[in-house]
Amino acid sequence: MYHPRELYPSLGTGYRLGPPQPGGDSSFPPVLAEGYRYPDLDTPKLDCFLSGIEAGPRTLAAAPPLPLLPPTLGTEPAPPAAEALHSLPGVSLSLENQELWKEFSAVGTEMIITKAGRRMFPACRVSVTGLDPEARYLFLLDVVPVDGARYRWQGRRWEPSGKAEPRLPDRVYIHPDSPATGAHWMRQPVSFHRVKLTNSTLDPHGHLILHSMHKYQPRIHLVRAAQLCSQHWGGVASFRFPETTFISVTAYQNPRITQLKIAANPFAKGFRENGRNSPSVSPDTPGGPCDSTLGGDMRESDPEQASAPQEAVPAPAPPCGGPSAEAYLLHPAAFHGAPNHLPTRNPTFPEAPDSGRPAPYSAAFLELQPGPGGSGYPAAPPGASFAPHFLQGGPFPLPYPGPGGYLDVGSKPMY
DNA sequence: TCGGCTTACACGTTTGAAACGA
DNA sequence: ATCGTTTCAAACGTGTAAGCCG
Repeated sequence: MYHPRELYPSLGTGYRLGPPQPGGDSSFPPVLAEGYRYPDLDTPKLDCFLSGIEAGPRTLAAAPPLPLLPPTLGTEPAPPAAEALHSLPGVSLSLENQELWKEFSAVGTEMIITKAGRRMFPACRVSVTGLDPEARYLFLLDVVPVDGARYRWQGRRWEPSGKAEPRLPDRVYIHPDSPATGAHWMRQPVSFHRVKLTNSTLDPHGHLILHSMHKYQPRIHLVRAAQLCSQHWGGVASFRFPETTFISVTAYQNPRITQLKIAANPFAKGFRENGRNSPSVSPDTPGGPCDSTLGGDMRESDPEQASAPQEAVPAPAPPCGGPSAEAYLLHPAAFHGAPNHLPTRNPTFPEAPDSGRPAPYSAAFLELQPGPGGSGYPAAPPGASFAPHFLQGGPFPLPYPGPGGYLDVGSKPMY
């Protein structure tokens, strides 16, 4: 395999690896966790990202303003930055196929990663509520390491077997319907079944790059912004669902996972016996949800037409101030920092196992404030000249991927 | 020798264009 | 001429198994 330090020599040894999350995995040995900390990296390396921080909005050609990060990993998160951003109060997300995820999670979810890219199954399919029907939002998905361990299948279960590989450049999958109005996103479930995972660090397609035999956690981000390249936004919210944690593999290790995949994935029907070998598993067919398949790939090359086709008249850009959506697209991790920033359950939605509906998560983990001005920022430039799929991180100005594409958010993870 | 990765393969699903009829 | 339905082939997504590699 390629070694990231050889592929990205400019990074040196500066890959910041996330520490084990408190309570995230009790099987992770504290010894490994301690050894996982880079002595020279006890404080986040922010200079490369935050050198250009300003309170006011910036143009596309300038470094985006970013909020402050927690001072030290593994400690209590810092209170929300005073110069912070909008939040998305009242917005909640629920995992539509939570039962399927739980079936896999109970066994120990594994996701195949290949050089060419492999889809996730189950896919993340969520319902969102609480959005402004008129405002426009971006839906993003990324995958972050859960801990600092490499895992090995020991015949009956997964066990840590050493330190993790250095973390690879973050990439973000942009839902192909982005940007679309709140009404569009709330109309039907939002599916990320087109996300592909790869183990190729030289992947040219922009798929999400993972190490094999590592544990990962998908995250879904909502950004209120009129356009992908909007230089201002109205807030951000991120969500993760514990049951979606998985271990990346190049070949299934646990035969029970193989059985579950075959039983639940329609593409694997050919491996079922008598056409059905596990009726207990609810299929996770991609049809129906709000999804790129509704508009086809043709829209990937034309971001102007990428907005929800159902919207006859695109909603006007909401008046919003503060940091840019662009900044979030570039450095989503920077807006969340430590795992403690991830959402907590909304107390107004107590778990109701008998309801059959997944319990929503609150978006209130980011308590942000409106930026100065609130509106009146210059209109964002037209979203022309989009790269069809992904791009490498680099100095501004940057091209932007089209909807359904991926964004390489830089080579230096924030945590 | 062994664990992990790549590749070719067969099978099924998805997708979109073409054909057809009302 | 338009619209809706059906058909069909190509593209795509699966897991498997064999072989390769370090």
